[in-house]
Amino acid sequence: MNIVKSFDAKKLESKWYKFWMENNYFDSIPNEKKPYTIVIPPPNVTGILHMGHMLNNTIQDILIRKARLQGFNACWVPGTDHASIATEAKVVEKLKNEGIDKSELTREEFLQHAWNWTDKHGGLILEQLKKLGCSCDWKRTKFTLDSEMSESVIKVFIDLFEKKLVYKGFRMVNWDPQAKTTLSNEEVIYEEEESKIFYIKYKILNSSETISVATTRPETIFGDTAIAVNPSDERYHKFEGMKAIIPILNKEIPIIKDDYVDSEFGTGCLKVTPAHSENDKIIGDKHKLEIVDILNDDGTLNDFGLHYKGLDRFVVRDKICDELKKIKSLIKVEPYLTNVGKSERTKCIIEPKLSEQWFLKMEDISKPALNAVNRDDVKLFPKKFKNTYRNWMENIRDWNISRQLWWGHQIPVYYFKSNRKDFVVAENIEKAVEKARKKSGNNSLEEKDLEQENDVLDTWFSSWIWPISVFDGIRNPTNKDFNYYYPTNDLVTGPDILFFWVARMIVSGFEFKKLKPFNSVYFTGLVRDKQGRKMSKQLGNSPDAIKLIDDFGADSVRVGLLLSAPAGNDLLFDESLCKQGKNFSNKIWNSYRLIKSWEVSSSVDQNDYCKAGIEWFENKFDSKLIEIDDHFKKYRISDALMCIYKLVWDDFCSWYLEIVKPSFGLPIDNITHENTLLFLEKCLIVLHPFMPFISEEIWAGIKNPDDNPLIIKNWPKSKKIDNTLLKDFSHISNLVSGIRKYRNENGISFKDKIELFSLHKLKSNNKSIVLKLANTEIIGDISNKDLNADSLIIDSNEYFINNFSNSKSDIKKISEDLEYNQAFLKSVQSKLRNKRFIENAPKNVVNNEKKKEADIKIKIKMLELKLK
RNA sequence: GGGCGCUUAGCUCAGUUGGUUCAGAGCACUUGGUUUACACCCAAGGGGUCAGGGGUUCGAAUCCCUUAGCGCCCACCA
Repeated sequence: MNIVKSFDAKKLESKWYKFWMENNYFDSIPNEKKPYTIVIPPPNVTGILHMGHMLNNTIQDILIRKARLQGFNACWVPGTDHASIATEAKVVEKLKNEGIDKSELTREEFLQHAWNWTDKHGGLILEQLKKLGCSCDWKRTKFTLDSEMSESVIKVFIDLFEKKLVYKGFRMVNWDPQAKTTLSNEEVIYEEEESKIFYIKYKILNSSETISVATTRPETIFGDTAIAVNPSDERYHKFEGMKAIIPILNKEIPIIKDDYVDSEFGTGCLKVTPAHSENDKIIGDKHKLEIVDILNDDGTLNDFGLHYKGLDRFVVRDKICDELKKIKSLIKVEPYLTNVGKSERTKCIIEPKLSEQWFLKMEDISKPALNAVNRDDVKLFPKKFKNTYRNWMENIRDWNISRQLWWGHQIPVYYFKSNRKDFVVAENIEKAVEKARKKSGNNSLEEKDLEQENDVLDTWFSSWIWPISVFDGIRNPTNKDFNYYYPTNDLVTGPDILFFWVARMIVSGFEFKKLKPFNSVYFTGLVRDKQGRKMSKQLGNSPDAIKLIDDFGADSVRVGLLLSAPAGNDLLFDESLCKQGKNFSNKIWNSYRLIKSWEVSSSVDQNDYCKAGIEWFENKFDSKLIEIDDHFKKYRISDALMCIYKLVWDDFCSWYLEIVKPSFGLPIDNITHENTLLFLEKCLIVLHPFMPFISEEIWAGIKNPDDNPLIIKNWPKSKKIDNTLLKDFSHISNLVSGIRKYRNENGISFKDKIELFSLHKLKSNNKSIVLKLANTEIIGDISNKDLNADSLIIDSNEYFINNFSNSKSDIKKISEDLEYNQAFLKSVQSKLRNKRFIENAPKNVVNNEKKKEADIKIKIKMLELKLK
């Protein structure tokens, strides 16, 4: 044999990837064909490939490769995201390790460092996707900070500003003291934590009495501007109009009444700190309380913190506790379970903080997007996310789009230096000057008189227009690419960014293009480890994606990931799944080796069993193809793979090839050989989206060099299926299995030929299959059977085998069988005697029941005869 | 606190409008196998009161109610 014993993934995968690239098979330009488009969820530019990416991108590649085989103009646009907070955090840390503090740098200097970092690490992840086999149109690769992409973002901001949808607001926002930026609600994760609740005593002015409050944050007493009680709480009526004195600070604050306060909670008294709690802010506004912000941007206390100035909020919490104890203001400390909000990126505990931010009004512009999903114009898979989506969209809040970072799209707002309250919004400084001159009527204004807003836009503010901007649909709305590819077909992403990204893309699609950005969204699950834990760096339970590919081969990893990943379900990943994928590759490879090893002869006649096998597999393949197409239609990619897996392994290898395979050393006839190659080809085509490398390699081994490569072949079409033929074969295969079992149980070697007697008529072609696979001759004349012959019941048909065993031992089994069938008959008959069943059930169901009755009766008769 | 979903074999999951012998698949497991493509394999087999309870129906894994357990999203009380 001239074919190597196993598929050399390492060597052949890079060979074929190079081949596809060199021949531009991934490229797409608009033509007369129908487009099929996917835009990649852009990974962080400096990120590295992890299991989630692998799953996600494998699915996209499967969809895009299948579309390509189906004759669509398939276009998969790759790219990366600048990921402002994540990337900036990495750069800041890197600089810190080099002894450089961000605050020592100018914006320009910092950005230079960030770009250097991006140039050095950026795009690695795209190279890793190539190893996985992703067939992206690399010539279209985009980066959210590319100049054209940035222009689109700015244009969109200006457009929204002019529509009066963007506004500046002084609001309570989530502050990340580590990254020193605000976060959107979506970027804050709440975690339950063991914490403490402190009971603190406040003196009452001009009284010997005291009032106490319960708080989890004693360090914020410096920001207290009132103590509130519930108006109906009689315990505190006596303090009406009085003032309390903040311990340590000795500042007088009013005691006020507000319905918000829960008398049952703590002491029933609430310290009001408007600068550091959303609800306290609301109370503060209502009662026109003073706002005292005691924190610096980095989470340390400012001047209001007195001798704690400059210390971190958590350090102060401990220290102030001691001091309060000393001055006898601390009553008690109790353990307390509380939800702590943390930054998704930096894991730092977030701080509610009042600050000036840019917001986007969401209510009106999100309506078309809500409707689109409601009426299934945009379909979500699995369906359950429709509810989640609706829930969020119906309660949508304004989107805080500004971030106090440098890495990103600087907000195109230009303030007048003379009066910072006034500003213009423009695409660049030149246009800003123009606008500023017009606005102020002062024609001598120059660039130096303006100052651009420091903040950048939220990362998602650039990716929410991704499906439009990658085709340049913002800057050039009439361009050919945009009109051809948009709306895109499918989006494949994780449910964790349903709100961050998916929902907002749908909003932007309708807002800017009056068109949805995609037809369907496929949500993958989270990749977890075998114990169901999330994969994380800390746990170290995440396998190295690239190492997996090196160890098992990309095809095997792809199959391993997909084997158990129905849409929306978390995937419990284990390396053994890749092993299963590898075993499958090996199986396919060996079927190829077998077929290639055959000696073909034109002088050999085609055997009956070959004819029968070919006829059967033709039909079998087509029936499976219908199933596969159906699974794809429903985005049941794992089911489609499993269907192909069984088609190749069971139907093609275990049945078909075993039927047609010539005995050792004998040649195979021409017709059978040709048909077998044809079947292998068809299998390779349906395999290709899942296992592109091995399928292409085998394809090359069985086709002429001038044939087209597999990647651009045509997906097969199913013909009309002969169901009777399939049913007959299913009987034959059950018979073969039955005989094998009989051999097993009775210790009869395959070499000993069995004679089977039956009145049931089988086609001679099918008989020849039984002879080949079970070394069993079927004789249609029951008169030759022994009196003691064993019986084999297959699909209600009885077959007899002479003399091979002491059939006495089977009596117990036969009587058990009889009992079972008698009981079964009883239940069927009682159903048929039920008048309401006969009246109400559909005819076919009743008929079926009648047929069952007849079948069982025959069976019982046979069994009874045998017992006599 | 509000909303959504899940519970089927040892594990991971299918099971469409209630009805074809409907209780399935893959993996794992057990037994047998030196049948020259493959031991990364072949063949055969054993596994489930469909979470518990109640109801509707001629008929329920499937529809309704209820109990228990699990998960997710949103909001968040000092």
